[in-house]
Amino acid sequence: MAQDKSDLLQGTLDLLILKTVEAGPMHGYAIAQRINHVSRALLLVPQGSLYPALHRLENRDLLEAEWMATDTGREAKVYRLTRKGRRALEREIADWRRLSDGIGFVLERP
Amino acid sequence: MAQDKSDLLQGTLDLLILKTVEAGPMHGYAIAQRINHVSRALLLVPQGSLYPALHRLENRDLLEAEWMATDTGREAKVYRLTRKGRRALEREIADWRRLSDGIGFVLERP
DNA sequence: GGCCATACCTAGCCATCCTACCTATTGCCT
DNA sequence: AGGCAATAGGTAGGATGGCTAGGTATGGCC
Repeated sequence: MAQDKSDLLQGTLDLLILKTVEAGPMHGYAIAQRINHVSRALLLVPQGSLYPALHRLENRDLLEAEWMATDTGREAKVYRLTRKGRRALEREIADWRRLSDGIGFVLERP
Repeated sequence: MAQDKSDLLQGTLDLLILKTVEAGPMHGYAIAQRINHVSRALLLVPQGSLYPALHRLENRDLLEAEWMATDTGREAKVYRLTRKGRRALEREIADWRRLSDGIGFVLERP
């Protein structure tokens, strides 16, 4: 069945996460909330996409994680960008611009 | 292995094809060429992505195909948008704008 | 003849995403 | 005290979709 697609993001999740973590170390749940908020609710990251993506990024050494106590007194896994992650973010941004511009040109056509 | 990603597009192929065929009935090979050209070579559609995508769109009744002789005297399978396809195109465009705007907001953040 | 561009196709791999679950804690409301 | 929502983390399994790499065939040009 063709699925809803009303929510989501395809292939751009890494970009969104890396860009969001760039703003400062943050735990997973907060990353998803921030993406939703900053995108003015246009983007919604389901948890079933979020956590696997974080693990992938960590495995690729683009993020590193540390368990920390948040200000609410709770434990959370806080992610921060590695140097490699920062480079990857730049690449992802460039790729996105290229894709986005390319599609823009196609859609501009009357 | 993390793959190259330098070429391509994800989930947006249907949109690109539908939009391109909207300009007028066209055969598969020409669709790929036109996408490449109109996008100013930012986008490249490999044949191994193109033809399966066309078949999917045809199966979903978003495109209909007919074998025809081209001006070069060769047989080619010419695709045209169905009414359903036109509606799907509008939806895809709206989805793209939403995604694109959402990511735009995230990337704007300093 | 040989080669390139055109034109179509498929198998099989791989990555990613999502739905649907599960666990646990904190704080609020009744 | 009980219940519930929000917070915070996670996994399994299926589905989709793109790509590489292969294949077929024709027309035009050198």
